[in-house]
Amino acid sequence: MQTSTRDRIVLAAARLVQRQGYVGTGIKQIAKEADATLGSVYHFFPGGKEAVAVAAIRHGDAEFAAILREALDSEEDPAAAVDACARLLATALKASGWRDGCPVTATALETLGTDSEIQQACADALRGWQDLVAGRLLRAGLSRTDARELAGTVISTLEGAEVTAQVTQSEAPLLQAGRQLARLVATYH
Amino acid sequence: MQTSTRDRIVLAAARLVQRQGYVGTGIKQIAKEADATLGSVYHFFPGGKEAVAVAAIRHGDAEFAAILREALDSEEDPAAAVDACARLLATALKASGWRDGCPVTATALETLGTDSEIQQACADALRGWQDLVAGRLLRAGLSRTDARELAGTVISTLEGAEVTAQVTQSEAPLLQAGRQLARLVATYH
DNA sequence: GACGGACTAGAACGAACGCTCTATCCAGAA
DNA sequence: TTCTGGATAGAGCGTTCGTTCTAGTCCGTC
Repeated sequence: MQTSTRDRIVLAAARLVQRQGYVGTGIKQIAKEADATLGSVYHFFPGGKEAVAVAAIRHGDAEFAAILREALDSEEDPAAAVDACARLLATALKASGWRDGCPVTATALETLGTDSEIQQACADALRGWQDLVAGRLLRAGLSRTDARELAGTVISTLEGAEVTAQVTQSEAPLLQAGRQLARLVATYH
Repeated sequence: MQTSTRDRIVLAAARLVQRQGYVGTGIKQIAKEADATLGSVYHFFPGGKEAVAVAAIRHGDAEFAAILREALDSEEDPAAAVDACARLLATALKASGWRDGCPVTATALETLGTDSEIQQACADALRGWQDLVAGRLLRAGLSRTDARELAGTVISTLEGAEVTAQVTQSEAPLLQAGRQLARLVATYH
């Protein structure tokens, strides 16, 4: 067995939660998808479903951050870099059959009123991604305030465009958003 | 009884689905919240939960469209108008205790793979809102292609910023997005 | 070879799910 | 008054939910 049972559970949970949300994903379904048993799930995650979800969100967070980092560093110009993010998301989303969107949005919305640890994990993810973009803009010469404000909008826009792309089953929203964000970033030079 | 039972069901369903998503909201909870009984719900909506959700989404769609229209017409300058939308959403969201976000996002994400009528209703809503913004930009003198492309990004950005605002429990993401969108719109003059 | 802890396995529980069903109510037509 | 059909009412169906629990397997250590 190459991957540990725990890892397989987290991986399966991350994928399922990303596609179906937190409420729509059952513990038993996670166990089945991970080729594990219910006993194993509760052995590794005594906190139950919520603990599994937190681990899944954290995994999705890290995975998405890596993608974002790579795209941001793929271009010299910061505007082109932001556009590259959007294009990368578009191709990845299309390749997954419009299924694998943002790994936290659905879960974040479903658990809004609960002030559970899941909420915190989602907020941490968003914050982390914003910091990545802000850092990239800072390196490009923007002021600290400009970088922070712009980075927040970049992440929000990508987030929203991804949802729109999934619902309409088209990469156009993401590609549009990329172009417009590039145009916006260019105004700060 | 001032409002009909059917209307109360749709209203309650819209509010609950907006806050908890489709999967997270039960038929019995809708009936209870609407001061109706299970029998009444199935009497007015023989299609069951899905039919109720479609009506709820359509209601939320119309409601949000009215708000959007009002905000778009509140300012002379198109950039200021877009910013007004963001500010209006921010105050409304804060007033609801960060609960009442976009009425379709959560449900749209949860029902992604199902190609049900719900999906269609969500797609229709997004499309309609984009058309509203595009129409406003057209009236401001933008070209048809510019208006359409920009409108898509405006809706996506507002969508994403609303989610971010809910998760972080802060109006900052929406206010930031409003400012940046206004800046972007201004580049088209 | 015996022991012990990490891990696997799945039956079983109470609660909640969407939905079906029968029974009842009541305003207006006959 | 009697009849009729839309509307109301909720018990109960089968299923699935998250969780708990007991039993069993595996394997390094003494």
